[in-house]
Amino acid sequence: MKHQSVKQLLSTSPSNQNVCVKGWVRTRRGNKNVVFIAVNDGSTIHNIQVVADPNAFDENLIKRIQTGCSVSIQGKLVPSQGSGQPVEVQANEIHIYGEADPETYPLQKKGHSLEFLREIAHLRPRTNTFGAVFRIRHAMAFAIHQYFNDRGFYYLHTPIITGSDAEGAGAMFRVTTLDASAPPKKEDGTIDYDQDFFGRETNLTVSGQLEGELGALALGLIYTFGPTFRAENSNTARHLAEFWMIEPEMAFYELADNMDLVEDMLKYLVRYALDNCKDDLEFLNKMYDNELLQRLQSVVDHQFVRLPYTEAVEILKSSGQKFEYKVEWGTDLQSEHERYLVEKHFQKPVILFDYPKHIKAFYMKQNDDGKTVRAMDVLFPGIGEIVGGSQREEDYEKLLNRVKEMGIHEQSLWWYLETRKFGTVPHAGFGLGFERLILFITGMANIRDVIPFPRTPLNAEF
RNA sequence: UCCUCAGUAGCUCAGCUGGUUAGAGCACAUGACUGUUAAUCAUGGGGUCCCUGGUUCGAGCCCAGGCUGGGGAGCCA
Repeated sequence: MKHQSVKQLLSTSPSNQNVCVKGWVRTRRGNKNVVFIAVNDGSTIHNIQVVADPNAFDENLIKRIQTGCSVSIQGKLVPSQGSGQPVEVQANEIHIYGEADPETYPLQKKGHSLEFLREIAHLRPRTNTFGAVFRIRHAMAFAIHQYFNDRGFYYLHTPIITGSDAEGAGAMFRVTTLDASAPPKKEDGTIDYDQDFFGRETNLTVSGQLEGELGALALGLIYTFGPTFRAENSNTARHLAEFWMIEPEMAFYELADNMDLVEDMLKYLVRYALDNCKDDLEFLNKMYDNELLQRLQSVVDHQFVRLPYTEAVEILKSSGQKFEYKVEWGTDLQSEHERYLVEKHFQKPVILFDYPKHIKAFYMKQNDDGKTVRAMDVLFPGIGEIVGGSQREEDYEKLLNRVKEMGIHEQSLWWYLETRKFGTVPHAGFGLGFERLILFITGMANIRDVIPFPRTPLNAEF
């Protein structure tokens, strides 16, 4: 008999029809006359309740049905006599695929700390919390593609392995097939990458942006959505060595268009979660963060603040707030400053723009004041920077000067620079950290709890 | 990488001023219970007190070094 998902069964009207459910047992309880088995298959946060008459089954079989074991159960779908669920399955046949010895199975029917669950990343998807988070993660990935597709953007696959070391977005992981213990050397003693797989030094990408720009300058509107790697020794609840990033890039967009797009997109995604992930969000709201739903709704309901960096500095200086780090025009804002603006002063998302040029990347469009560039960062409550973006410098001479000023090897960027030589146009784009988005949507506090298998310094076990 | 806190039963934690045989709740096992909702009640088993070294008559507790984890900071998305 073909089985149905728990999600399907829970929304089916019961009429004693025969059904089959397959999944993992969450709890078993009962007495001599009746046994209740809560089964979950990951299709929804809710379990389906299976009711069995212990006298109709082998006593040993009932005993073996324990938390974590996998089962296939056939029975009748009936209205539930209890109050906790609309329907239940009256079991006729119970088959156990695999037992889970309660003495050694780490997930028991009790609360476990998120720290403990990180140590058993192979099993934590079976918990309510991680089931909810990963279902939401899926929904957000899907919604991102939907959002862009509906608006005429093309999904561009930019390379994971890159030969460009000039992106300036952080330390990189080397990709090589050379023998690490005895690499070939040149006469001067340095490693001879001519003999490596690509005949040059290569790394895992820290951003698809530069290639994304090449796509936008042909297809008009593109986005990337792929893995990104940073070899920084970052040990925080907001950083991963391997994470996923969404990077739209738009020809003929200026900074204001960029800000319009990012605000519209983030609101679309939050609304999508509220509309499509209700059960999972309600669970997270109840168990982890009582203000989650309210905070999500508030992002949808309010306009983001748009504030030039220079005005932000003035607000911070005249705030009367004591900061550990002094606020000074020309320095990058510290976490405490960003948090003050977002969580205290405005109490809603803030887009900061027009940053001092010397604290930003070489490719950002220079303003006429000679001091600032058309950069923007989107700051979210509790997360900090969730998006970083800018209008790009489309003037060949200005871009080249900036490359030289910042000591970047211009030869390795010849292809990027050529786009400004041939048919250059104003364009803009941004990078959205996917896991930071999921942090915000789920209310989770640690980025390691919103990606199935987190990669952080000293952690690549699973 | 820096600052800071922590590491005791499968999990979450308590353990007083350094003193005999290290405790609790949950989980687990056994039993009871006619419909439960992380069922309830009773009974029971369960310990490399993170590791190494030191101080002391005596260390879970004090000291040094290390390992691991949390929180904060930096780098950023």
